[in-house]
Amino acid sequence: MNAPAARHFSPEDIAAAKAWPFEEARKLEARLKRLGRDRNPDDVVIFETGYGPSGPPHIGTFGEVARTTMVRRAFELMTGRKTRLISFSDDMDGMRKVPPHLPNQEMLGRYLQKPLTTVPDPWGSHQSFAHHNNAKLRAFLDQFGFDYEFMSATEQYKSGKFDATLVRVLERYDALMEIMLPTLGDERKETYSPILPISPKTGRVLYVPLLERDAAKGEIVFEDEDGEKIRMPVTGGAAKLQWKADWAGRWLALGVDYEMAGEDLTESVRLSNRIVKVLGGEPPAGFNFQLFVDEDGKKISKTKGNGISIEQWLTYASPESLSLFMFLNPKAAKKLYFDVIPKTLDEYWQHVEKYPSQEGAKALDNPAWHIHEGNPPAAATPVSFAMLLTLVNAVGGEPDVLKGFIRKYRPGASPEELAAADALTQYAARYFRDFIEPKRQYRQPTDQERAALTALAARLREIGDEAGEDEYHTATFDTGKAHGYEKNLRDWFAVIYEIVFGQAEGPRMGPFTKIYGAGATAKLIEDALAR
RNA sequence: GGGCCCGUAGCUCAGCGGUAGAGCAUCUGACUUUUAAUCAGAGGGUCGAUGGUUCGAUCCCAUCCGGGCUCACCA
Repeated sequence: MNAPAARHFSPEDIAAAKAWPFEEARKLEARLKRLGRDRNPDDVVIFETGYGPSGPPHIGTFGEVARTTMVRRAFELMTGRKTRLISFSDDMDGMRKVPPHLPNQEMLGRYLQKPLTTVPDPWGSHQSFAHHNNAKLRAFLDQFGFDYEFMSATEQYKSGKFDATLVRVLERYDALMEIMLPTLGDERKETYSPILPISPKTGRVLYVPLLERDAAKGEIVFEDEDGEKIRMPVTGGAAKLQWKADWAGRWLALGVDYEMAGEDLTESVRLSNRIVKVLGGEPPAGFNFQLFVDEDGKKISKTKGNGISIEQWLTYASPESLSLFMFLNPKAAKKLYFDVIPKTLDEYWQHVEKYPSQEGAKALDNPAWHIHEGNPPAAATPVSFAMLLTLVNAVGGEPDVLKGFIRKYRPGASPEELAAADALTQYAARYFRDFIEPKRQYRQPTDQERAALTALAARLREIGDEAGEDEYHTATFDTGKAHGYEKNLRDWFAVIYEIVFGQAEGPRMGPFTKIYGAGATAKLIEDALAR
């Protein structure tokens, strides 16, 4: 990534920037001002994203971190303040059910309701199931170069970081229950507690009512699974907060200033906002982004397997293109299906290409600025992915052949541009392998066609590999003319494409032969005739 | 049904009070040794609908229509 030095922007430029990360940054700035935090500019501003370690990181995880980072960088540019991004793993949550498709199902079944950090790793490579997934999360985020600090709920609870907040919840118990109870079903109303003790006997996270509370001592009394009444402190990891209260408590304990969440959590955010106020804190700034939907506008669900996965996206396009997808209108439900990938990839490069010619707020509104955290690359690809797909359609997915074409068509391209284009060839090659090759249909030649193609192959061999592309092209035409196509050369080419390439259309034969090699092209033809 | 969000050219989106924009796609022309590419140009929108505020609304307000999420438990 030979990105140029970050460009300088004036306060006027920044004030005029309208891209949504700047709007969000302004909301955050207003929040800090409201709290008087603008008077302590050395105060570090905290951004947070959440992660549930009962499963691997996925495209939503990427989206949340990518988008939060976009707001973070916009905020830094706007205020010059220091920031941190915490990636918080809810690894103390009880395992509600055994995730399907995992090894050691029976073993996992014995650990239901226990904190994920105490469930053994079903793959046996890490300290616990949660540790395994936490490691996956970190590798996942590192792979994209995100700047973040990983934080484990278990470690935080055990370290005492949440102690004051837990005690605070006991102190404000009634006010908190007043918020929560109306939102609960009748059955849950009876047993609800914002604090979940962890059974000292079984290690399970208990969803039981609190029989007694002593805020002064920081203690609670509850009934353990065997019916015994237990009195114990809430601090030091002996208990944890339940969802919503947990979120609110975390904001308070960690001083979170900004966190976004999916639209499905709109109500949870509202409630958690009320709770954090009751606890004496202030809700973070943020907004609810829309979920992704599939081609038919249906919600993407992992079990249904509709939509596409992050692995699929990265098979056919770059991480930067996925970032662009995340940048685009996060408040509208985005259709996430295969067809958007090539298009998004090309749009990404168009934005990169445009960036150097843009100034001030225009540049700040360019998605490339946000995708690259203020430092878009200087060089863009000189050939579009769409064009490469066309080429791949014609000449197959050989990266070296594709690279040859790129150099042929863009003789003036700089090394940086060529590098950008070359990176696209691997995606094009996979696209070819998965979507084009399986659909190829090679037509059988007629006797006349066979004679013409045989003659063409012989002629190409005769010319050899050292001739110019014009000579190959002329030879192709001459052969066609000599075999009855002088009046309709278009048909001659159709013959070549349908029989040799298995496609209705194909490459310009002269340049193709030059790049692919006359002998190799001849062999291609002969192989087709032998099919 | 209540709440929240979205609805601007075929597609993806920008514009957010002053007689509609971009990219891609489409079409036309140039080149013609096909296709692609390249260059030049064009078409395409009653800005979801209807009312209201305003000298003036895509932009503000109301209602409606369409789509998404959410309203037992869990996170």
